[in-house]
Amino acid sequence: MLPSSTVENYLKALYQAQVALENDKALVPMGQLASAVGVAPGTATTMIKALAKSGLVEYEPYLGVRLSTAGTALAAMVLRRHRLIEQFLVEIMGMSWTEVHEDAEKLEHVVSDRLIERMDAMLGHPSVDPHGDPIPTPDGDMAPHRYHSLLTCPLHTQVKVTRVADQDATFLRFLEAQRLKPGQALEVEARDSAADSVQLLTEGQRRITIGTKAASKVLIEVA
Amino acid sequence: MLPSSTVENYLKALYQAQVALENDKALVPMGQLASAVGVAPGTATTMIKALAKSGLVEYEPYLGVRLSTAGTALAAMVLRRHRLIEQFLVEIMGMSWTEVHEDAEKLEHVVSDRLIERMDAMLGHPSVDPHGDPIPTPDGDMAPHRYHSLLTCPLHTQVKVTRVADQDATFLRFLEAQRLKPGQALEVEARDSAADSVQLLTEGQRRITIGTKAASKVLIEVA
DNA sequence: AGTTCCATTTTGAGAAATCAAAATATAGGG
DNA sequence: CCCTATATTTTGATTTCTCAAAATGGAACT
Ligand SMILES: [Mn+2]
Ligand SMILES: [Mn+2]
Ligand SMILES: [Mn+2]
Ligand SMILES: [Mn+2]
Repeated sequence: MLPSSTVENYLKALYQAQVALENDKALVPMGQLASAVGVAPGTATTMIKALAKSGLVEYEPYLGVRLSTAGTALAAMVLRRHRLIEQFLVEIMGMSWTEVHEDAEKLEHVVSDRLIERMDAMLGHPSVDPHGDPIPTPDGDMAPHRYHSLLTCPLHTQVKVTRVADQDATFLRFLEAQRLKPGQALEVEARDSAADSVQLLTEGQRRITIGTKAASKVLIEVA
Repeated sequence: MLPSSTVENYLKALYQAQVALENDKALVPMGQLASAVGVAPGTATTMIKALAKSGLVEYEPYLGVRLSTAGTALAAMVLRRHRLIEQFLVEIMGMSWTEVHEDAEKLEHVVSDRLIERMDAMLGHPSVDPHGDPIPTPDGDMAPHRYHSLLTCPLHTQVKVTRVADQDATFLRFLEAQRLKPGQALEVEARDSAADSVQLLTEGQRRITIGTKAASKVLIEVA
């Protein structure tokens, strides 16, 4: 039985929640899963019970759910497809990194292995997508990077944007306009917890201030 | 309401059946539609009654069904996507014309307008796909070509393969091996109705014999 | 007109995915 | 230990799509 798009979406959401939880054995609460997938809580419960029966997840009533080995492998392939497609759309098709997510969200469920490996080859086997998200390898491994964000990195130090943890097109366009897309260099000048803000000095000596919520979504590495 | 993949498949099958019938007002029998879509006859009846209610087809019980103006426009867009995708997979992705149909069959339901128009531009607005099938324009027009086949064309005359009316990968690979893919030149040497066969002289002076059923699926134009 | 054949429609049922709202469990605070 | 807030599960229903098999319509042939 090959998984439906719906099943693939549940597995992918679970995979991403588990990566965020950082703990391999941790359970993802049903409410969080439901809102990640965009369904009512009861819908998620029903679906997860079915996935547990087919061995893709381990379900502990009232506690939460985690991927099985089989489920993890499947989810990694969905994520691999999603991110390779995004990279393809930007690099080969010339689309903007701010708008490829929605297309990839659909295409990830229908591209054949043949086609996805063709894309991978054309792109030279990239390790990250246009948002800096790591691309799982064909055997499902994914580099478990440990990032700083503009909220946690040292002040007055040259850093480089390497990843953006939000797919919202409006937010991505904002970052692009402010010279904050992956690859660009900058320094954090100051943080003001009362004002809930972070002051930056971007490439080209432009000084800007953004909120801490936004700052936490811009992941960086020290140069 | 945007149409589901299922609805798109029914409309596309109907469109292609009507093009084959050559008559704009003709009705496609339910049995033929059902087998084109690959469902049981009763399933097609149920679906068509729903499509009639939403105005996409005109249904005459016991006689058959035809596309409405709205249905025709929608079907033409599905076919446009299918054929542009096939051309893209061959020209840009370097895949074989013998294997792109299955991928296109899935992708045609999920590619965005943005993406399909990007493909169209990259390909230089092609008028036919890798099998010689005409690509409807963005406003739904499709050149209504009148073809000869290897079964109906004059003998001892230089002709050129322009279109293949079958998507079966095995058949397409056969044509490729025999130098009978679109663009290649040849002559029909003789036809033998008793033997149910057609004798050809292909490019490079190779002499081969094929059955009439196969010959009728190779469409040509006189050079 | 009667019979037979084939295509089509109807019927009854089921799988997959969903929701709203009611019921229940768990965890914390008093 | 009770009560309450919150998360989760259960229930009952709906939508979309499908099938097998029974019923029916239409055409054609004696
Ligand atoms: Mn994405
Ligand atoms: Mn991404
Ligand atoms: Mn095709
Ligand atoms: Mn084609």
